[in-house]
Amino acid sequence: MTTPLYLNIGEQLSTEVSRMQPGDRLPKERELAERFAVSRMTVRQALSLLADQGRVYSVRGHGTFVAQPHVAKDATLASFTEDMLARGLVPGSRLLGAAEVPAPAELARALELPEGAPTFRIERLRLADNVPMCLETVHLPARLFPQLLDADLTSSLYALLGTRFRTTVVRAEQTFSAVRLTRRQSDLLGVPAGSAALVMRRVGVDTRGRLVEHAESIYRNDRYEFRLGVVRTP
Amino acid sequence: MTTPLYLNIGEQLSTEVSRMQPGDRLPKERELAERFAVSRMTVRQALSLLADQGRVYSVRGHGTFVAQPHVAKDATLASFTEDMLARGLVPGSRLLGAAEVPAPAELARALELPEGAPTFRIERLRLADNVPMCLETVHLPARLFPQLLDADLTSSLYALLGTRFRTTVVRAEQTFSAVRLTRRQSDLLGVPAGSAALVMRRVGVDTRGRLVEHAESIYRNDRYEFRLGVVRTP
DNA sequence: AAGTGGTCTAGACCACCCT
DNA sequence: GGGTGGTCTAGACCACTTT
Repeated sequence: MTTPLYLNIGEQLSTEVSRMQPGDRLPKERELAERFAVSRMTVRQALSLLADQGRVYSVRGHGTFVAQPHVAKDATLASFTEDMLARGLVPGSRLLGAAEVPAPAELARALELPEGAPTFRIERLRLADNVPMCLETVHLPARLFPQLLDADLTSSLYALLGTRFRTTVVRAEQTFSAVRLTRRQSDLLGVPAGSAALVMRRVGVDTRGRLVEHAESIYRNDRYEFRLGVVRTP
Repeated sequence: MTTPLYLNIGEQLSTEVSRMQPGDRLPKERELAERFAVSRMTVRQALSLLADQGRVYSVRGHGTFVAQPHVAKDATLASFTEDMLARGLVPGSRLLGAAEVPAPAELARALELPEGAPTFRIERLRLADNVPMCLETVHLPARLFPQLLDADLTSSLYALLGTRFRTTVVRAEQTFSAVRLTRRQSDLLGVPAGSAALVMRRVGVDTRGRLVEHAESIYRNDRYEFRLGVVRTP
């Protein structure tokens, strides 16, 4: 038994379902069990694969049916560079400032550092197709990334962390809120003063579970919205 | 058998797990089966509830363990009512308006309806601990929910759809952006005119894959932020 | 009343991890 | 080799929907 039966049956049902119309009824579970020469429990395991993907749904006492097709991608962690490429835009960067600064209280709490611990602060104007898209301020613990500021900071920071420090941000906690732009911010972004903007804050965690990055990104509201597919867990 | 055994057992295991430490090992499946006086398959069904929530994980040939808390689970679909309860706040509602209206172009596109198709439009001021939290405008296809407007619209709409129309929103596509509030909006929310606010738009899909709901929620920026754990998919 | 999916049993063997 | 979770069987009854 190298590959489980229910996976094989699930695949066969999958191609079968893809040739059917939304709303069509699938054969009864007892019929499928007979056809594949397995027990009904195994058929149900295969069907639950499709149900979990939202391809089919069951109605008690009625049958199992092909669902309307949908597209709901889960949110996946992406750098600005990756996000823009996925949207078909050319990412760019203008470095506004880079310095070593002591961690202020709120940042220290977010990264679980002692207050005042040395961090690198990198502020960049991020561009998409050469037009300002967001204003990004990243803080990283200085101890983890020696000589970081000597590198080229105008391209992807995530790529730099990977190649030079062998560190990958594998998960993150993000929050979204809104803000009214200050005069400086609206000038940099090229939007009217006092505009509303979307703020994303992110704390990134690497494979070892270390908090390696705090980022605050202020997005132009007229060029960006954040998309997210969500599912209900019962 | 009013409520399935595995749900009961799942709840008992849930409280048990909440009192354990991450990494702790759960009793063996065969032990749990004996303790609850059920078959092992039923125990596995209960455990899979917790595994789906990311609360526990299993290692073949080793055991089942308590997972690290908050380890980047994607956001789960929640109604306003559920969201507030999860944040420890008491949800409430003030009905601002409910009517049958023809779908405007943008809404029709989002719900894949013909333009001008009849929809129910429900506008509510949502409260948390009796203080305004967000301004919510929901549209639903009238054809799917006959006589919806006769019901009590001040409590959870999701609960109403479940009990009265046997429909559950199981997936949704959400977008987040920012907006400056109009005078009417800021008055209703009780914040200064011209404040920035977080806007969430959602298209909800039921088990059959039907688009059943379009919601636009405008959240007070001083009381709400949206949190999201994301993981990097390799 | 008949038929469907939902739950449950009491076993069995397999694949993998440990010592 | 012994123990764990993963898969699978051949039934059974229950809850619900439709005829």
